Amino acid sequence: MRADARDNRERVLRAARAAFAEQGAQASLNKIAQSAGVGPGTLYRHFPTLGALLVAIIGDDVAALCEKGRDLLGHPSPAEALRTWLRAVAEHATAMRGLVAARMAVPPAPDADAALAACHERIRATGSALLERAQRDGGVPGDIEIADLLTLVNAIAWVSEQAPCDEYLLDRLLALVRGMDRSPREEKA
Amino acid sequence: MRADARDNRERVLRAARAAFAEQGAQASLNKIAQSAGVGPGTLYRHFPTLGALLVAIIGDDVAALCEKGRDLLGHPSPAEALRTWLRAVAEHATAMRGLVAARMAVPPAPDADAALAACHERIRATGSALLERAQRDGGVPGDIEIADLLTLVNAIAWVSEQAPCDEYLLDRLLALVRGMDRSPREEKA
DNA sequence: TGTACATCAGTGAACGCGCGTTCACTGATGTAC
DNA sequence: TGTACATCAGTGAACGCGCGTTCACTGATGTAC
Repeated sequence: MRADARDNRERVLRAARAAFAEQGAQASLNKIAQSAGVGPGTLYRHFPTLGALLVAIIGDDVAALCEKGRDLLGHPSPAEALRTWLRAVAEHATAMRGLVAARMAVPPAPDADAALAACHERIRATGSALLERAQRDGGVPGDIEIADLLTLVNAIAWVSEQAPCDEYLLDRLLALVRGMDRSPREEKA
Repeated sequence: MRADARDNRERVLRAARAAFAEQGAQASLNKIAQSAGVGPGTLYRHFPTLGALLVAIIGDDVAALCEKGRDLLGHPSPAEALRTWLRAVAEHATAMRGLVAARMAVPPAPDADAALAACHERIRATGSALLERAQRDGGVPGDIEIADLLTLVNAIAWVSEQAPCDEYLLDRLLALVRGMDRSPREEKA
């Protein structure tokens, strides 16, 4: 890829991040291009659809979350590790006015963007490892499935964005999830 | 109100219900007016804003939910009564592509529509009675607050709409909420 | 009951707006010699 | 190293679209006598 092309691509991504963070799905592609200092045609050359732009943004965050998840597999308390990681997932999902949560909440349709599906699968695999470890340890109920748990965490992230002035809402709602509160076993300890 | 005016108002409401059910927030007011068989001006005369239209639609459902809640106060199992009512709330909130969930999920801002705030308060009061009864009975943990519980139920309703093909998702997610699963006390019984 | 009239709801063409998207043209880049 | 040139990225005015909204006019309704 030509050097100026890569430059422009990255300036578009930065501008898009800022625009989505501020306005969510209402952000206009023309304005993103303008604030990146490129013409709309340039934006389209790099990202033919809104989805492609979003997935490019999400991709980096997903990599970071997966790395964090791998690190947490070494945490002494498996249940605590799972909680910490899911909270990080939730925080990431609130980053863009619920836009990320909406894309990542449920498994993508079969005809959806392959890159989005890959993001989803990487998160699922990381979460699965953390959940199974916590379940083997007994700190989290065994009937919980990772896909549902992630969907619920994204739902909570989305709704937290609806009331941005209540900064503790996210944590209070996470604590309402089975296995995410301090479990009985730990309370006794 | 003039007879023809009331007629038109109700036809607009019916058309809006159908349009929101099908397309959610993307529904166009012009098209709603058209499918109701009135001019756009007529729609605006009755409902100056999209919010006014939505609240008029929601209002009837809220009344029905509150009545159902009152009935459930006589249910022999307080915890079961709460679960049943919250499921009804969730089902109502999924009715219009997450549009209702988005409006009802969090307490309205102080400067919001008074009618919307009234809907919110009526739901909160009904839920509060059911929750407190279940907590006194011991079937539901005492640290749960009705506002958070309703917010969470709306979040779950919203996310269920994102995957309309998974018809059991709503129930699986509700079962992940503390106090919404069959509680330990009941399992022993 | 019949009629005249004031009131107010309904009409719908038209407006301005901002959006996503295109495409003929320009110009920068990197390569081959 | 220097230069000529093919490639391909960038430009941005312009397009069509559908939206929310308005408003001068029409006409139905219900009332007062």
